[in-house]
Amino acid sequence: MSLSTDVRLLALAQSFRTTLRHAVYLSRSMDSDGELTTMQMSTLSMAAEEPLRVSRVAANLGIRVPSATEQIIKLEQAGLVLRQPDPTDSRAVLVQLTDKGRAAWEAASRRRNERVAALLHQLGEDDRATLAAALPIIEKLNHTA
Amino acid sequence: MSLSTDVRLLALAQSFRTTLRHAVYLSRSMDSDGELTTMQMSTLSMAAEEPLRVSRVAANLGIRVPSATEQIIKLEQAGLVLRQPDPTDSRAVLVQLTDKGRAAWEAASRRRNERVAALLHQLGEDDRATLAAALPIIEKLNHTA
DNA sequence: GCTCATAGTTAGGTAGCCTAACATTTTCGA
DNA sequence: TCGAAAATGTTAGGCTACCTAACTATGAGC
Repeated sequence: MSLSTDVRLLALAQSFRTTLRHAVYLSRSMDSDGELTTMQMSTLSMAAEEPLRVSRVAANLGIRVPSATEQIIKLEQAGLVLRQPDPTDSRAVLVQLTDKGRAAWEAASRRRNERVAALLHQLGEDDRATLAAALPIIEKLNHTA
Repeated sequence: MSLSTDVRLLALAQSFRTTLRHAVYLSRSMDSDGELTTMQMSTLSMAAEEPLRVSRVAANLGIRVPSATEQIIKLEQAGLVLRQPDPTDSRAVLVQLTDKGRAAWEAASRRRNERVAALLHQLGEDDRATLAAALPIIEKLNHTA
């Protein structure tokens, strides 16, 4: 990596980190009204796709398995998920959405999407196109990490 | 807002929220090695620009004033910031960086920038340009919220 | 079959956040 | 100008989410 490239990459990295931080504050302000926390939303999002193990929930949330167990038990007590033994491996536990959980997730997700959409509405069409193009690139970053 | 526009905006909003969530996990994995937490980094970043009040730290971090006081006192005990009365308003307290605090912030910031830069290095030039163009747009979102 | 690795839970402790109550200073209207 | 209300922080007490360590139970391999 040449020196001039390095400087440009570092500058972009810094901007990226700063913007990400600001976006997190924005995101947090949208979460702060509701019943479901960001972590709960994430957990339900994963389970909405397909039942998954406790260890995968922990890995995806970036927390340890005991912490994930704790949170999942709370979701279970709230009637939003079920914990059932994995038929293919009796050690494992599969977390899956209940109907109530799916409804709660969809409602919460819709509310948040509507708020973000209201912000996006204030952008120009060009800006939205640029933003849309950037999202898969950010996902790529995540994937190569 | 027309219905078709609404659907497109909602779809973009959902992608945006998902990508943001993933980016947060990425960011968190980079923070998890060091001595300074994300919140501490943010606080030092603000104070690095200019001394600021406890209430502004709280507002920028999205936490309450007592919580900010708590964190700032810890930073003070670590010798990274000073708390001094605002000369223009005796109720207020100005948080400012010590030399040690500035050095710690710069070092931590550099480490994180280098890691992100290494990821950016793996992107193509076009992707980097798109990403760079999107950052100010995301900031705009934040500003209009 | 014995050993070791894997999946989760339980137990106990820490840190960060909250609200409520308080002290101090500033602002502003009667 | 003086007293009430607002603004700025701090203190006190409690809650929640996270952690590590220790444990149970199941699967995998020599």
